[in-house]
Amino acid sequence: MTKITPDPRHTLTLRDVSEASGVSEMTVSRVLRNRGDVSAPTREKVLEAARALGYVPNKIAGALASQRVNLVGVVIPSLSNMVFPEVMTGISETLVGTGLQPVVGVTNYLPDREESVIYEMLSWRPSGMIIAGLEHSAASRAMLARAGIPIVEIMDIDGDPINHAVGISHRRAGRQMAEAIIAAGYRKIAFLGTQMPNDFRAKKRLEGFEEALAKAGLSLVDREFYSGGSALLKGREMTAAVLTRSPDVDFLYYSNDMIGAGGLLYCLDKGLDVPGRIGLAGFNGVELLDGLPRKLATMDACRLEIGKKAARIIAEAPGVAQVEELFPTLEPGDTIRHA
Amino acid sequence: MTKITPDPRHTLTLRDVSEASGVSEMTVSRVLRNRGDVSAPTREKVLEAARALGYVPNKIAGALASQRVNLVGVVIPSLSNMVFPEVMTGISETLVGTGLQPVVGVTNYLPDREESVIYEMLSWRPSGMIIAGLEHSAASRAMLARAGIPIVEIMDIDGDPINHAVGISHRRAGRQMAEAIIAAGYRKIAFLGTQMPNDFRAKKRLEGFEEALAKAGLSLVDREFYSGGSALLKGREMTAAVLTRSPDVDFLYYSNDMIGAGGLLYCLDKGLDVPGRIGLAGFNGVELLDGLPRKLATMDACRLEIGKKAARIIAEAPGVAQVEELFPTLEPGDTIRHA
DNA sequence: CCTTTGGCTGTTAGCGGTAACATTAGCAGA
DNA sequence: TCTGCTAATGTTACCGCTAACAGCCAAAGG
Repeated sequence: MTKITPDPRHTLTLRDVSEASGVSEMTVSRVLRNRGDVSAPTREKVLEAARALGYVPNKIAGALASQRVNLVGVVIPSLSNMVFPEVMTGISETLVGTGLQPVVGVTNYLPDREESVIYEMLSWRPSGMIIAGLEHSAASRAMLARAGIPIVEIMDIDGDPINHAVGISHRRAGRQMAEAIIAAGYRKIAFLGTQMPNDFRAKKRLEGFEEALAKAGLSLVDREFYSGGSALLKGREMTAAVLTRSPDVDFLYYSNDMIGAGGLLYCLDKGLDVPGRIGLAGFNGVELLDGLPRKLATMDACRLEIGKKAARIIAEAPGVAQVEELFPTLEPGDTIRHA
Repeated sequence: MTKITPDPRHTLTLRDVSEASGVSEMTVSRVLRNRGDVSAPTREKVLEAARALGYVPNKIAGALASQRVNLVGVVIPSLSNMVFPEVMTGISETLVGTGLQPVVGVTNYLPDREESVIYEMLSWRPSGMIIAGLEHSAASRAMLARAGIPIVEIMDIDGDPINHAVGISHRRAGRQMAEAIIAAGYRKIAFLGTQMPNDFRAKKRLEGFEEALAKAGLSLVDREFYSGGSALLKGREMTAAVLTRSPDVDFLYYSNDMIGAGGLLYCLDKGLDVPGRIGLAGFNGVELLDGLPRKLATMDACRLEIGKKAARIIAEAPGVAQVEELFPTLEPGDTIRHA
């Protein structure tokens, strides 16, 4: 038996529940958080009152009082390229059950935006931060470093982490792909990628790639960049441009699977012999590729695993900084000829 | 000239900045929020001290004191299907400059999960909520209804909104597509879609679709469902299954573009005459389609616009509930023959 | 019978800010 | 010179909750 709902305009507080159930606010608080000893009958009474009133606790007040916030900030550059959603999945899966909750911020690859997203998030005093990449503005690094919470930089490990890091070496990934391509006998190799000065990971892959080419006495015969628009379509267009400009290329290395898929569709349309006359490879290992007429060569970026490990680090809050390197596997698919 | 950084382990408060700059906490607060009159020299002194210390305000305390939270909760079923990222884009774009910030929660089409995401979000007392769909558990509806903040249900308008709604009529969308297909002369029509009991919008499209078929004296000759996995690949497999089982179908209506794209690739692989022998259509208008060898017929879901309008409603917090219906346009592409 | 113990509940004092009001100083106009 | 105003700053009282500690009472032990 609880009071009738009072003024429905007034937002409920612990006091309302406490009055409705005839115990102190503290006891209500204890019941709702399952903390401390409360007798079964009291607990029931309180829960019933809370339910009847439709009470939703105010975490703002709770967080301020307890100095604990069950939030984990996740800062990523984009949601639309299939890679970060999977990282998020890994994070969420691991966080479920820890009482922690991810909060996402998107930077669109803009350092300024990243800085303000970080600032905004830190101002909510989260329990930890997961942030893509190792390159941040000095101010961003400083904020993160002195926030006094675990910081996990993900995706990349080629650089100097603030605290923890989980990712792969993009430099090495580029190198490995180049080696595989060269081993397969391709020699006239072109690169097709995004025109994003702040996609450091793509840049590192390209660096590693060129490094390995150089070691074999080769260099890129052509390169093409794009920005914005439908990646699949851009892949087609860029491929057309390269093939027109450099008709003798025999391999196209794409900075991501989506444009690679567009390129593959284009080559097939044109009736080119893939992988005989020309080979292709992308990067990421997005599941989209499974549905293509031919399986594009790629390298998975360990996205799910990265998300899981990063979340685990936050949840366990280890004292010492740790760097976890994951090793992507090369999936040759059907677009690199067998050596 | 400001004091040297004090104990770096101690998290900074207004008091630290106030001491460092020799003014009261209140003045610091005013400076940092750009509110009230503060003389230029004082402002400078404070900003300098705050910067030097690396002070990040505690929004938890601020929110509690001011009873204002600049957060907008956004509850969506999934991030991985290309549709919600675009809605998010619309929301973010509109919110930038209003001082409001979106916070995303993902439900994976699970009502229980939705309920807990809503509860969790409301406990942070956001300024508004944007939530996909009109179907929610009774508890969810109750929580939202009595939260005392603007609630905008998006994507769909076929139902009974809690408060505001912005979206399209999926029933009508299904109907329109069916009418176009029938008008083009197709008669043996099959449906291919997701096996998600909680994807109410896909369900409504199918209902509208069948309704229009019935009006023309037709009914689906086959249907096929899937769940999980690569949508593109599933589209292929389902299409293969349907074509094997019902060799005489002349149209395939897919519940989303991704499986439609898979189906299209399959048909082209098999050398089927599209759209002569067989027509295809999807739903959403994802930009991915632009890169396909042939343009799949589809209907855009007005995703960007929905995001923008929803955000605008929250930002302007109108007194009266409003329902905004948007009207998707049918894009016949190259996979419906011209009547 | 009186203490001790431990289970249960209440009281007090903030958490770090901000609204609202109070105060001060400086200056124009009477 | 004094009043009245305004601009700039300070003071006070919370916001809604929880940590820490303080009571209280029944059962257990001596």
